[in-house]
Amino acid sequence: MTLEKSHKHVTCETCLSRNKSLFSSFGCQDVGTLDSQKTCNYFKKNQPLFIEGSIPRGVFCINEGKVKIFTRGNEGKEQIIHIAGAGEIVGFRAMFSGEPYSVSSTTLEEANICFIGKSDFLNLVDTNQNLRNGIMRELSKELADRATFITNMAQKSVRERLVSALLILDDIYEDEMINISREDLANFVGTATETLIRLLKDFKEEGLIQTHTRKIELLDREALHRIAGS
Amino acid sequence: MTLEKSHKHVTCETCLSRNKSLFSSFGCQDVGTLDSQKTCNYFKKNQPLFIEGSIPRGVFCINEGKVKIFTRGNEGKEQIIHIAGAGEIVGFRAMFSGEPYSVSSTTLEEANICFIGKSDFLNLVDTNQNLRNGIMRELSKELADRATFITNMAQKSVRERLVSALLILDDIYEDEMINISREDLANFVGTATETLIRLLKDFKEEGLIQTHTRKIELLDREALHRIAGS
DNA sequence: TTGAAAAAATGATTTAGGTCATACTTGAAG
DNA sequence: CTTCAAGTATGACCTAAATCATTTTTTCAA
Repeated sequence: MTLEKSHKHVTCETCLSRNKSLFSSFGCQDVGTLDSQKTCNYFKKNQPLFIEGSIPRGVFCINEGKVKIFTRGNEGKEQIIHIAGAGEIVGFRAMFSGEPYSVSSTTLEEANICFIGKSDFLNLVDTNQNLRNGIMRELSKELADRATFITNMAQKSVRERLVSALLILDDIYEDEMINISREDLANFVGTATETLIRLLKDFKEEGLIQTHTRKIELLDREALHRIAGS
Repeated sequence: MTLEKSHKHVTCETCLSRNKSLFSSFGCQDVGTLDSQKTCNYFKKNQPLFIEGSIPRGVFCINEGKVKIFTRGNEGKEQIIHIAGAGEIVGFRAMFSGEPYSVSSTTLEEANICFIGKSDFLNLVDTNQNLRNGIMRELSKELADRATFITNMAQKSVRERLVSALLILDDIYEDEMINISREDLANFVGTATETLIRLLKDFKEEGLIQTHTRKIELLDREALHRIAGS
């Protein structure tokens, strides 16, 4: 669980996370370029990568750990839009919009994250058609995801949304158990923390999940999928 | 209001809508190519451009009229994600995702809409860097818009969301009055039609808006902006 | 012009889920 | 170990907004 010092310096050539990323199609040469341009940083839990309104300077490539992407509503309340894990590249939308960040990003746990400067990244995009197509595909898919997100917020009950969220997180946390604060989970589902806790209790009583202090274990994925309905 | 027959054949060279579109940066030559590749079609009110789940064959460029972009929730209820007007190019996200349409699109009024086939469009994107950058910028901005949309759905009251929606529509309808069915408006705001109608009544009584049968006229934009809060 | 269907409007009732108040756990720092 | 703050949990209460039922208005085709 605890990241060792050795994790602080990854080389792209051997980075397992890279295989799952937009850089997976890179040839030897591009990987070399990438490796020489990136810097690698250790992040503590709850440390910001970037903040809404600030000027984008590059992209972040997650080697290990999870980060949340969120906006703040008028009263400053967080709405989590996405939770990113190893292999995801975070913050590349802002490279193209020509505007300040429209969202913020913060680590959910300690993490090891590489950084690639804006001009280096845009250079790669300009010269590498594979990467470019991958990015456009990614942007488009994410747009579709967010349309579904909006529809879920508008039409599903909190109970259904929580189930959807748990199933999404189950994918993101892969073999580990879901490990996220109740408050963050509530801000992802779009509900009050109290309501969320009550629903988790219901789910426990219904034998759908089990909790180990803050960690959540899904017991009956079949039933959960049925409840989520989509 | 009624589209004349002459509208059925537009040439890109003289198309006023093109100036507001992603094609605005095109030089003479590209405009010529575009013009020879596009076909121009008249659409009746409530006629679909494309439907969720079907295979994308090209993009639609709105010359005149408004269209809605929407998804359907589990019970088949529409959630309108976006309303597009003259100059907007609709359906280009699906050109890059390699997947079927994730949303549907239908005209809200009679419309004149040009069509550009997938391969022609992708060719333009590959060869024209301006267009490509414009598209990436557009995709990124839309992603930001949807993050805000999600946050609004999660945190704002129906009243606030309706005000936001009216202000958005006010921009889209430019000099005309907002002209959309109560049901569509409700599906955009993400509420029940009855609730929407009651709120419009409140707004009328508060002197914020005025209705002319189905058309909505904004009287006090200042106050409306204050209510929307963002 | 008229008649039927669609859309808009209003009323009555219910409830999901938010808010506020309070208590209990847990884990990190001394 | 203790301590204390942050996080988690539970209870009581309230209201925004959904739902269902009905009426009125508008639209548009015959």
